[in-house]
Amino acid sequence: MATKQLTERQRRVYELIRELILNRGYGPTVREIGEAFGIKSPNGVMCHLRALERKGLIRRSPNKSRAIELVDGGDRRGHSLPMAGKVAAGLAPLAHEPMDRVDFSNMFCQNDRFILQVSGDSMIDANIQDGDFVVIQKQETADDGQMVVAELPSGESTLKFWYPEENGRVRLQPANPTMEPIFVSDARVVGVAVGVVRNHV
Amino acid sequence: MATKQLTERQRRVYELIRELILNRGYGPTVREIGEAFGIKSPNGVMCHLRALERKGLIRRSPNKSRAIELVDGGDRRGHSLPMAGKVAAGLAPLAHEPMDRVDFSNMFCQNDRFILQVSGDSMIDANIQDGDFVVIQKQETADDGQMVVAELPSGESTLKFWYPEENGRVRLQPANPTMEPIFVSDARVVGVAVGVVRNHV
DNA sequence: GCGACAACGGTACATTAGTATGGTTGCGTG
DNA sequence: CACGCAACCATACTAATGTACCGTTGTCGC
Repeated sequence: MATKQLTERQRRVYELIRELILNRGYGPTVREIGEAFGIKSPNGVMCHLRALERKGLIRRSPNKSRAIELVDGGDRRGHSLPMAGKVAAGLAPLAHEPMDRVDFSNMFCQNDRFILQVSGDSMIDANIQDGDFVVIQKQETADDGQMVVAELPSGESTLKFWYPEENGRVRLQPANPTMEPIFVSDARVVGVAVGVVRNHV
Repeated sequence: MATKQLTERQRRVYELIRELILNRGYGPTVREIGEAFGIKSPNGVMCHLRALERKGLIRRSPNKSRAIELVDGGDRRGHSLPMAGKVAAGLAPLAHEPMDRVDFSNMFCQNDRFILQVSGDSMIDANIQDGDFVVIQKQETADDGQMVVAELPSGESTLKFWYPEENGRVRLQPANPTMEPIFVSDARVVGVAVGVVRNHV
């Protein structure tokens, strides 16, 4: 949703409402909004709320306090963050004001997915480092070269690239020049890697 | 959290509050709760709310309507994924049944954070590749060696490691052997990188 | 210059809604 | 059996809150 015909002021008001509902758990009152923006008259705020409702961003119930709903459900309630632009290898100016939002809902909101924490550097050349969390989509098959979690006959599992070979065997290829691939004839795909999350600090 | 010492009635009240906050977007009033359970006196509900607050499940602000916060953030569905264990460089058995959950709420649910998409390979040795999303915590200062978004006097911004030097200047160090550090005397820290999200497929 | 509109200030009013006080009932425990 | 406690009713008070009405200012396009 490309934050359409909103004025700058309206956008800021919407952002505040959204932020409070999502992070605090309950929305602001008319006067709270006014305070936040230095608007001294409740009517000044009402004006904005009417605009936001007219433009389809919020929904309200008459005569009920704090009864502001975000029509888009708040972009899946916190699964998104404002996007300030790209940082290039070189240099790029940073967008400060008008922001789209990046939404990771589809990454997390699936019930056939799970997380694996990676230990070790076997996938370092795929830029997956020790401690990273890999999001795995459960599935039985994989395409050539996909990163998969494979289960070996021994019952052990490993995160590797999946390369089926002519002879019916599979090459499980780590992304680390110091490590050798594993060749197995009876490996099972548990799932494929669809995302990586790293969380320092 | 094992829904501890709650009475059946309190549990139901909590469930209602939770459901309304999460699905409707704003919580109930004291009298709304009463209506839902056939409690005709506001005080009957107040009793439950006090109990829930005393037991640490909700938080309230005095004299504010609908000001009920869920202390656990409502266990925001989707912010967590089941954790199946670790995959080692070597091999490790995969946990199939009893799973913890990994929760990324604290990564996303902060209002002073934003996303930058990285283009280029300047931070490739930090295992951040082209297209990755970096979660930035807004702040004005940074410690030695932290990964920061720095703004240069020219107005351009860049993602680099932050190394202040004796002479008052700062070395902005890329994580790529083919690239040279930038030395500036007047760079500003926009924020520090606290997370990375990669989303293929 | 005129009308439309965003974006307010000011004020007033009627609910809405949180809170306090005082009492009742039923259950379980020492 | 007294006591504590959960779970209420009834009522009253007051602050918080949504809303309506009337103006004002500045910008923008025609």
